[in-house]
Amino acid sequence: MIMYISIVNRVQVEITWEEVWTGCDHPPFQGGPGASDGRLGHVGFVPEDDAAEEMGAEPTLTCDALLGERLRVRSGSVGFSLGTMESLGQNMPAELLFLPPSCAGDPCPGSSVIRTHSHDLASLPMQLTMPALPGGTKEQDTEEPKASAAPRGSGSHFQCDVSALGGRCCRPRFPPGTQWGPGALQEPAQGHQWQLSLAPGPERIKLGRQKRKGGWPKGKKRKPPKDLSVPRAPTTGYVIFLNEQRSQLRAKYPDLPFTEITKILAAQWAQLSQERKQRYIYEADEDKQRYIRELQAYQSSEAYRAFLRRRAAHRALCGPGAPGGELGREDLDFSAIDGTEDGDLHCRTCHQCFSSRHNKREHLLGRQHLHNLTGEFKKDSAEYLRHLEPPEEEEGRNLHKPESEEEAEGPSVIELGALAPGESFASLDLCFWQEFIWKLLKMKEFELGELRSTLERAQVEQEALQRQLAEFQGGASQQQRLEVELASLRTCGLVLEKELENLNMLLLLSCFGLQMADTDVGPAFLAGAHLVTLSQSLRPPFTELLCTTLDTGGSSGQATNLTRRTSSKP
DNA sequence: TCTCCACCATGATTGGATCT
DNA sequence: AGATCCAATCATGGTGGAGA
Repeated sequence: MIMYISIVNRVQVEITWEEVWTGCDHPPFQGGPGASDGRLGHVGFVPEDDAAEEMGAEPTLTCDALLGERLRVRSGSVGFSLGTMESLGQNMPAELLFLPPSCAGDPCPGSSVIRTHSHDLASLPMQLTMPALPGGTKEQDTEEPKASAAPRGSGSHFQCDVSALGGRCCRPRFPPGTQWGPGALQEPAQGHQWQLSLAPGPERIKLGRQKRKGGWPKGKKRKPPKDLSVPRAPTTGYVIFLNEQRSQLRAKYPDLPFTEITKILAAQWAQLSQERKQRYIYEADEDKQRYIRELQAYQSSEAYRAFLRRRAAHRALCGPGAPGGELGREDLDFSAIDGTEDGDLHCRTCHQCFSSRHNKREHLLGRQHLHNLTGEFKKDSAEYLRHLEPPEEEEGRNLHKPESEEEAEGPSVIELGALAPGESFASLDLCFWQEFIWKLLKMKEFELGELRSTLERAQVEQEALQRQLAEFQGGASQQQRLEVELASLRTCGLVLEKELENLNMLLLLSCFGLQMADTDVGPAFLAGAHLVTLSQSLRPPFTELLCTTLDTGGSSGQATNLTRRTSSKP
């Protein structure tokens, strides 16, 4: 088995191990090679550097130099026996496990662990009392042992942390005021492990700051209602690692407090290589993709809209001071008000572009945007008033007399008129904003109604256009036929041109008085034969054109007549 | 107005403590 | 009785202040 000692910080050492203990059937620390009486076996350590090991060099590294490093500990090497301490090197770090007499095998309830660099058993701090640290806030400096390092009673994970390592210094770095009590380590009965007795009851060790009284802090407000259907936020790689390893560690050491397990796993995470971390990071990335998908679906769901309504109601009831009741930046759905979309860095109200979402968000909360927004609001209000006010209405008439329930819920002209804000918004309070947004919503509802009627009109227009399109598509088939015919005519025209060239050539030859030598069949006859063939595939206008061409070209009347006869056939 | 950096909240987990 | 906080840890993303 190879153990590893990890220096977590100046005051904390973790010992982990890999591989199964092959030297004996017992788990680590209970007995190893050289331990015949069941006591702690020989344990020592050498630096990771094999060269140093070969040279038999004693570790002389300082604590600072070892920070973040991992030391390999080999069983059977220079180490110590708990019973004799004879072979213990100077100031060797060690982890001592004390099992109660009834416990055999794995550490069980009642076991205690001392982690120390001290070699002198007599100096082991078995009991310590420490006054509460001033301040009572979260510990900031790892120079001092954390409150969680305090023993927590029987069966707890007792940590005795000493900062020095490597034989240089053995001075414990506990805060001033630390008092060391008498040791409570007792010689075990024959055949049993050493047992550590911790001071019981209220006298027990108090390390670090006073434990805060738990429970509900006075005056703390309840959180706003949460939307249960909201997708679970993505889990980080570290948390995935934590959850996975915690169950294993918990099964192995059921007595270990939750906070201790977390500390150990945090140290392991810090030591984890990038390759091994990659798996968890990949899982976290997948979870993030899942979250994005679910969030998009959620934000377009009715559940989300219902949640927004509930939250708005909660804020209206609790006011701005209530938790979640503040008109927080993150809570403002600017896209709804400003008509913007995610990733859109353009403010449509102010016609301005921004380089980041952050800057845009800041702008949306700024005075200029507010001014422009209210300007638009005034415009909208005026337009809305024009819509509401029938031309025949007399001035001074009660305009907001509701005719229907829906109308009664809508904003009145008087209200809207009074709502038009001044140039300065310094005196605006939340009531104004609530009213403002409510009116805005009402106006948007009105706009929505207008849009619906526009949509209906557009649908009617679309239907008419579709009819026209169908008619046009009917005419298209006729157009196709004509195009085919045109293509065939073009082909014929090309053939005709070719033949015409041939005829011209023949006529040219006849002009020079060339005659066929062995027969009386002359060029005119040959031209006639060509024309017969051609005219059979030509329509009347082209036939006429052909005849005319031949006549003007001085061809014989025989050929012309022949062509005319042929073409006159049905 | 924009960028940079420090700080804070949130997520997961259990069990005890305390408030509502 | 049920709800919530708190302890520990790290990664991540949002927020706020300072300065350019």
